[in-house]
Amino acid sequence: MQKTEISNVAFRRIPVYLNFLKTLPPETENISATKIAQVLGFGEVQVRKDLGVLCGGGRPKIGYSVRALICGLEQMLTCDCSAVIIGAGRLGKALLDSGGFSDYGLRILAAFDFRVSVPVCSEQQKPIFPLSELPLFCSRYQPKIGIIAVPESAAQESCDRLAENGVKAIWNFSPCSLRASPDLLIQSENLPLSLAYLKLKMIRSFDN
Amino acid sequence: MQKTEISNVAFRRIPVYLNFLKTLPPETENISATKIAQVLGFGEVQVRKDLGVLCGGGRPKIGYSVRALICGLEQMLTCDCSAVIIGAGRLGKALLDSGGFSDYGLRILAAFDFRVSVPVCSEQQKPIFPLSELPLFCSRYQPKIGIIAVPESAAQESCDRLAENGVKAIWNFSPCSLRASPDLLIQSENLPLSLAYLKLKMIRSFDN
DNA sequence: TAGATTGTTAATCGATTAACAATC
DNA sequence: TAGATTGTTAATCGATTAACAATC
Repeated sequence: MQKTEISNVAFRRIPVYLNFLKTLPPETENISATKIAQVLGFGEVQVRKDLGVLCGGGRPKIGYSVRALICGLEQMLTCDCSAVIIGAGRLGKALLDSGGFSDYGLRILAAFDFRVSVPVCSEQQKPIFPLSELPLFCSRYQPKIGIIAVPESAAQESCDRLAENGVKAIWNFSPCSLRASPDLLIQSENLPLSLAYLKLKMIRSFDN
Repeated sequence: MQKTEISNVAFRRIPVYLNFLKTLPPETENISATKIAQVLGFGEVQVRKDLGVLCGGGRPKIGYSVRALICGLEQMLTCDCSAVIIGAGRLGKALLDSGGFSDYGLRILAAFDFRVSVPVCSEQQKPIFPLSELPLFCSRYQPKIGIIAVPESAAQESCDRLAENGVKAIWNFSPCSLRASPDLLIQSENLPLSLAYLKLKMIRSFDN
């Protein structure tokens, strides 16, 4: 049980483990990696490695404490953090109103859009502000994550604004690379490109 | 120039190359991997490998034909393919009306939703049908890709329906694993989880 | 020929898997 | 003790990088 870094691939297995653990009858105190691997179709050793890194070790002949596993895995996901969105188009609004983020401790506080001149509300009663109110809002609520959901032409400027206002990480839905200081974390989602990759794999599978 | 398989990571570099190539003055006939690597901040050898696999080789002392590169790269992205969406909630509608897919030869034909009882139109005048019309629509238009944008509880059933109606690949936005025949390609996007990973990386970077 | 540029072969690195040793 | 289960060490595999050989 040495490493403390969690890789992206291992991180993405966390919800799968959690899902399964929560289906166990509540009186189940312990569970073996062997069993988990069997049910989820993972390798046994991989499960042990993951669980070791993610929530500490188990005991030979007994297995892992279900309670400790659930607790440890949830801790990786649910620490609290606030975010704001730049761009209240269709995607921006969909993200703003999505219920899916709160499970992971993510609070999306508001969206900002230069086309809005007075504050308005989304369907789920979340605020959408004029872009000009970003500095004041950020100085008050200190969001750490900025989400870019604007057309490509406005992406770089949105990124600069967010960085100026103290955001530490950017989640970018614009299909372009952003230039920024190296201590600003940037993660891009190019959704159309992801679908294009699926299409390519599909076409490949026809050829075989 | 041997391999023909393109990895996911290499595939994601394609738009970056294309973007840069298109900024070149139109009279530029050739460009060296050295130059491309310099501008994009990639490794020189990586650029040569990518370009070799993706669009064929270059000529020593001359470089790669810009025209051939653009042509080859675009071919990887733009072959035509149709898709349908199950679920016309906020995310489903955002995907349906997004202009970003057409660049990659992806036509999203329609969405289907069990809450709709007669066909209606989205903001961008794309059709949204009752779910019951899926079989007829699929037999007529033969979409090859199905996009799942429904709550978790309806995801598995949506997947089954799509498979029954001849879809070959699934793009799943529901945060759950889908069970399906092994020849159905499945690619999942768990957006909240992606944001949670960014949050985790951010917290880690504070600790250092 | 000399030099710019390409492509290949070997080394590295991280994630996964296989074989094994340790523990209760 | 025997056996179930854990954790570790070595092997494999794919992507990237470094060193080098080939070409015009």
